[in-house]
This record gives sequence, C-alpha cells and structure tokens, in this order.
Amino acid sequence: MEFTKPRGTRDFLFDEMEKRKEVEKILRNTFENYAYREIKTPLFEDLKLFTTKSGEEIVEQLYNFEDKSNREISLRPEITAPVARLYLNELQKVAKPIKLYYFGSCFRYERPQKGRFRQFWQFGCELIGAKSPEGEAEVIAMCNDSLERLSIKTADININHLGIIRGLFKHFNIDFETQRKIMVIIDKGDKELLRESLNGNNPVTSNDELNEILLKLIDIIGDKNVLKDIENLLSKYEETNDALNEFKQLIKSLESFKVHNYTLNLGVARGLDYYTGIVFEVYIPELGTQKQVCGGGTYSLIKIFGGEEIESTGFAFGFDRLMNALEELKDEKENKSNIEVYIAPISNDTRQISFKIAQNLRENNIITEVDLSRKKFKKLLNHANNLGARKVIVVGEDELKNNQVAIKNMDSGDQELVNIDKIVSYIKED
RNA sequence: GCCGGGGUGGGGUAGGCGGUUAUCCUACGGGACUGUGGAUCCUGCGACUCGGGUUCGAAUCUCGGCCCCGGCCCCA
Repeated sequence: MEFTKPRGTRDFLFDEMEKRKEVEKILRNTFENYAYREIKTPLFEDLKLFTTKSGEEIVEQLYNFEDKSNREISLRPEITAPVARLYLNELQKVAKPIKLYYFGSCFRYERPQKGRFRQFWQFGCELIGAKSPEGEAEVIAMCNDSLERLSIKTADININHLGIIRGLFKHFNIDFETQRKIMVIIDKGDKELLRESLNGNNPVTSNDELNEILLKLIDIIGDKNVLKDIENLLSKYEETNDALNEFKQLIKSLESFKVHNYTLNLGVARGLDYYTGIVFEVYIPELGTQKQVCGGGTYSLIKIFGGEEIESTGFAFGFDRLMNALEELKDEKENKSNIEVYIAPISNDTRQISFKIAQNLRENNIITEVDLSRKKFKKLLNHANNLGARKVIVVGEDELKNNQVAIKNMDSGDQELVNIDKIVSYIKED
C-alpha cells in the first residue's frame, strides 16, 4: 500500500464514529445543562503561548514549525492556554462568571501507546471568575454528572486542595525551587520515591518536621471522614487554615450538588505553580496504565499571559480514553445497525417507484437504504440482512397493481401487504 | 528518547530450523436458484510491511527503516 496514516493517528469508521458522536452528544447535553456554551479556538497558535505556560522543555513534545513568514507556530497540545488567550483577547469585559466548553483535537509528539495518540481529542470546560468553593463544587458535579450519564460506574474522582500544602511550605519558609521539586514528586504518586527524596541520602529539604507531615498527608485517602485526620494533623499550622476551610466548604457544597462518589486524596498534585486551589483527577481502573480520563483544577493562568489576576476552574476529559473506558466496560450487547428500512425492488421496472418510497420515508426521518446496485432480488435480501436492516420493503409488480408493497420484518420473517400511502404510518407504528 | 513483542489477501489466521502452485475461515463478485434473507455447493478476486545482506534459492536466517501492540520516561 502506497500511503499509510501518520504514526499515532487513527481513521474512524462508521460504527466507531457512531459511538463517538453518541458520547459527544451526551457530554454536550450535560455541559449545556449547566449553562456552559461552546467556543472553538484555532488548531494552531503561536509557539510562545505554550512555552510560556508550560516551559521551553515541552517543545520536544510539540508539533511545531515555522510558517512561510517565519512565525513560530505549534499545533495545540491542549486547550487551556488557547482559552486563556481567547479570554484575554475577547472576554475580559464580559460579565463574570463566564462558563464555556470546548471539544477538539490536540497534538502531541509522543510515543503512542494504549490511550495515548499523537492526535487526540479533549472535551473540557472553564468557569472563569467565580473562584469560590461552590463554583469548584459545581464544576466537579458536572464532571460527575457526565460520567454518570455515560454509565461509567467505576470512575473515581480524586480531589485535593493545593492551598494546604502551599500553606505548609509557607510555614516552613520553603523556597520555590524546592516547592516545585516536592510537588513534582508528589504528582508522580510514588510514595517510595517521596520517602527517599525526603529522608534519603540526598533529601530535597532537610526539614524533618515538614517531611514527617508530608509523608503522613499524602497517605490520607478516603471519604469526607478523613477531613478530621487532616485537621488534626494541621492544627498547629495556621497558614493552612484558609485552604482547609475552603476545602471543607467545597465538600459541604459537593453534598448539596448531590455528588457522593469522590475521594479526598492529598496525593493529587500538579507540577506547575499556577494551580492555586483544588485539583482533581478522575481514574478508571480498568484502563490500566493510562487510567486517568480527566484532570482539572483551579488556577490563575491568565496573569501569566499578561492579564489581570483572575482565577479559573476547569477540567478536560480525555475523550479517547472515555471511549476506551466505554469499550472496556460495555456489556455484550450487539452492535445493532441503525438502518430501519431497506427497499428491495424486485425488477428494474420497480426501481423508480422504490426511490419515491425511499424519499418519502426519509422525509419522515426514517433511516432508509434503497438498492442502488441493481443486484438480483435474492442478493438484496442477503445484503439487507448483512446490513442489519429491521424491515425490508419488497417492491414488486404484482403488488403494485393493487397499489401495495410487501413489508417483511427481518426479525420474525413475517410479511404483510401494505398500501403505498400507509407505508410511513405502518413503519412508525411498529 | 529507552525496553520488549509483533507485521502473511479487505478482516481474522496457518506455515517459519530456507526448496514446487503459501493454508484455512470470513468478506466481496459470479453461478447452482426467473419474486423472498441468515444455509449448502461450485467458482472468481485477492497477501508474505519496506530496503539492504547471506544463499543457487528468503515469508522463513540476518541488519536497518516504517508502522502496530505493551511497558518506561513524560503527561501541560
């Protein structure tokens, strides 16, 4: 074969697109139900937009290039930064809070593996300028709602408040560089590595008291009852009070928003310093190594791009991983075709009338296929069967003399004569 | 960027210590069957990922590229 698709990309065929559209529809309905409205940003942006947000190191994971006027351009690796840019360009004077959502593909030059592609889709949202625990709670509620509507029951939402650990850093006067190192290690979720990094031969910080608290903190995972443990642990560090209070309010609001399926997990972190409030991640254990299907949190990103200080809470689903999860979790139900009616003209003389019947059905939103290949009648039934059509309309001369056609139910094999004028109502009734 | 396993008709596969025409299933086309499907039979179409090497001879052995599947790194 001459051409193959580029590494890490995929073609989607009919059945798969059908499923993806269904998921997309559910997510759109959910987000719009919470009064979010859709935006769309370019597939490529100035390279600087992404390096400013994430550092020069990410260039090696970007699809970047110089355009014909020597502009440094990059395909977008995510949509948060473009949204922040859009906000600065267009939305600064719009009444807050602003709710927006997006769905589009992103590009990363990475090694493909399970749940990771070079072109992939993100479905995400931003709540801009509503920094409050209840704002964060509603965002999480919408995330939870999305998963429920997709019938994903094994998803686990892990929530943390980074203000807590930042309060500790402040208390112990930890410099930014060290903070960042610790955050990165916590983010990895590797407790052994953390222990080694704090207590080993070459510790990132020599503050024993801090180390001990950190090691205890990241072990705290559980439902809202672990709040007490956290409070006990932090009672003497008043720099953590504000964050802890916000955290408690968040949890209270979560209950009001009817979110019960969540885990408080002080081990969820982010390596980047613009996260200011809660962070959360959703895992689906069945997915294996790339089990994270969603990440989000509250951050102050816009200031980095030169805007006024404003906080935003958002998250994005890895759309392809959601699809993987649904595939993984689906119960064995057969892939039913959506073709409702197949029209089989018995002879060449009945073709034209068959097309008229087809158009009539389609005008009534009945998914209809009609033979266009001039196959023999027997083959037509075979084909209709392979397509999974529910009903076949047999258009033959004998019946047409009485202004009738035969409609065959492909499940039962039964067949009835129906007047041509009654076809639509006959199909709809069934 | 690193480590492993792979790549045979459209889809799924057998063969693999080199040796005639590369196996089977399925799909697709035609037919047995002049207007009734999922069956049967016949028949047609159609493949060794690419390039170099070893050899009289490579799907098979060897090296490299590309791609796929796992995993590591990374994950904004």
